[in-house]
Amino acid sequence: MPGEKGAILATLKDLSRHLGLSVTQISRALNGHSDVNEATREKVLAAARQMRYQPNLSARKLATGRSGTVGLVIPAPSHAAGNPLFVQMVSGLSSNFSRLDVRFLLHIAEEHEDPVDVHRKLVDSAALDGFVVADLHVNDPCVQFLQRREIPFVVHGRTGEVVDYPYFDIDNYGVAYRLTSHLTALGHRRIAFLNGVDGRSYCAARTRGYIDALAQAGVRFDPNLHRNGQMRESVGLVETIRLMENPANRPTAFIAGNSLLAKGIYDALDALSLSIPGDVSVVAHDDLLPAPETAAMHPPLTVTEAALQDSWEPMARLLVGALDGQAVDKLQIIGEMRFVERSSTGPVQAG
Amino acid sequence: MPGEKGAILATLKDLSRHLGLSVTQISRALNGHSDVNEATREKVLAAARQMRYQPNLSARKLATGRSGTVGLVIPAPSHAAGNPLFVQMVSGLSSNFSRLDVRFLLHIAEEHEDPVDVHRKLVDSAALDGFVVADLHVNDPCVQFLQRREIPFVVHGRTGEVVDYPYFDIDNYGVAYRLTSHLTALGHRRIAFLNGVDGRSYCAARTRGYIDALAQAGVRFDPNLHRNGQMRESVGLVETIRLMENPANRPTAFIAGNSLLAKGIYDALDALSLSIPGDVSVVAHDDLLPAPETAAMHPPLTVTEAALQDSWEPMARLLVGALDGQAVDKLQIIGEMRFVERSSTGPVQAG
DNA sequence: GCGATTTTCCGAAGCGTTTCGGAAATCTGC
DNA sequence: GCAGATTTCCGAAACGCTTCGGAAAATCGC
Repeated sequence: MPGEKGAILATLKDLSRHLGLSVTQISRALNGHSDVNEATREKVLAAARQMRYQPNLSARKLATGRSGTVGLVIPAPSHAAGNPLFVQMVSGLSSNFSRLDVRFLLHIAEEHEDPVDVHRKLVDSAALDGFVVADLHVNDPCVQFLQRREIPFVVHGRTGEVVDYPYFDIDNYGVAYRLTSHLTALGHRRIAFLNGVDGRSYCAARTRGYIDALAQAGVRFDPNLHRNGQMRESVGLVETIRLMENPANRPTAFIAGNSLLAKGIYDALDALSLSIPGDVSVVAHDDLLPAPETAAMHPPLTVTEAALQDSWEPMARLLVGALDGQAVDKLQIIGEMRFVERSSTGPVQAG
Repeated sequence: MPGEKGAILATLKDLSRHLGLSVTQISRALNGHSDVNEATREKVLAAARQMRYQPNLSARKLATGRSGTVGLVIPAPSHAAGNPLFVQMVSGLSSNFSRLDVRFLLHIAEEHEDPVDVHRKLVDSAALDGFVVADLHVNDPCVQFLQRREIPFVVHGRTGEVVDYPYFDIDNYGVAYRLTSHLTALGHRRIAFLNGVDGRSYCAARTRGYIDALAQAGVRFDPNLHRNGQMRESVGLVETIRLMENPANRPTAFIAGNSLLAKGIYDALDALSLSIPGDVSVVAHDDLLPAPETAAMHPPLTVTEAALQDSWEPMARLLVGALDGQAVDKLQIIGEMRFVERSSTGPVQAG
């Protein structure tokens, strides 16, 4: 490995000396400026490759104000449960950013740290150019802070139907509306909704979709049938048991916020010896997580589906768009959602 | 929030103007140098706090050569399985580094990328000061590269018994030796070992411990009884079935590389209607993962235990030690291991 | 072949920090 | 009060990069 250990990193000055050109011109050649001769540009590029030149990002940051690094701040508790979504998100974002030649920094905030302070420190120390914000709250303080400081960011989800920042989101309102009206069309009136974590914005949007679809069918919203919680199998199981305990007001159909909740509902109904869709209909939104596969459940589950997996590429793209100063309205994407009717839904039973 | 939006970040020059001191002196006051009056130091610190001064890390990097950021490079496939260890490691490292005021950068390498190139690019672009290396191979090329370039790093595990770089490791040789000799002492001669991933250094160390302990008891090593593979429940199950299929050479005892493998062994023996420890003894090394709990298994599992959880704090500490230029021999830690005898082991059956 | 463009190049300044060498101020002991 | 030691401070340079304004060289029209 000749030259590997001693020859530290080549700088512009080295290239300049080597080629007999000014540092300025080298810089402009490398960065694709227009006022440099094609012949010399190629010479420069060749030399840069040969000398393994890598621009010093700290120096560039100092000169331009941009570090080429973005970050994601996650509060410690959220992944404590070994959340599989966490892994998927982090690796999806990391690889998509590196494909765009942007470094990705993950910061796990301690329990006691204020997330806003963490963001502040990260930008003030000139470490990060922009942020990904996930697991959005209804009035998210981090979003408010980043907006106030005019720091580029992209969110996964959004805090309302119409907002003025870049985001990638699925139509959560539409998801809930679609699933609910599928059930009302089958005659269901008592439709339980095991939604997501209270206070999250996707959850609030889905609540609105659910209520509107019910109203459309002339059904009054019954708060007792709407439950919030972690989207885990165990939660689906427990809440289903609870809801079925009350004979007076038993739901005839369930909507699950995701496939894990649906799995719990299936388990609970099985334990109660209730058949799907004979006794109870079940629908869910499916993020297409590796497991469970909703098509392979018994019976196959009727779902709206939108691959969570597909959101990381747009997320990365949107953030670099924001860094490049593109207009916000070009940086808002609503992911596609498909309704897939399978055999977990049927007309409501008489009685 | 007055002054939040307009007043961008305060610099040393701002403080200098504000206090009527030179930039030099401010810098030295903040960094705890000796040649600054206590009274003025306090004035400086107060002003810095009040103006929310945050040092510009890029500028500092340029001046000192250190960025205050370390990284971990993970090849994409390793976590694809939703590996729970991955989550634990990343969050453990991230929070421990941030506690030491060091930023932690996670880089997920693409399938096609050479891990060495990734490391090279990261240091040459002046992004990172040092690295954590995990999931170590026997002759790890990343370790070799980092050593050649004299870049600080700390590894989780080690490539041999005696090495000249910082590491945190458990005594893998000792673990295997202890478990094996516990079984030989009970009279077992045909002891199967479901080890870890082939080519990993912990795996090789355990193989040596196993072989030496066998030799000590006068037992010849039988390659057929030694299996490598992912440490997953399903692997434990499959390999156990395979090993028990051959009536001529059935093992009377099993050693599992971790608790997940042990779980698979339990399941397989149960399916084969074999009792533990009546028919077969089982021992394992337990990293004290959240699940499964080896004490709660039926029967409770005899293990060597060492909490993986406890390795991230030392890892972080060791790497900053290496960054600070501490001597390598002060930066090598072997984690404590406890032998816990429970009821999954018994004397070998006659016949 | 001469002035006017156009193309290609360069010097110098600046980003925010640290550090080297030395200067100014304060404190000794007498 | 004065030489010398000590404490406290400062100016300037440097890290590697980008960019502004202008200079040099090539090209053009005629």
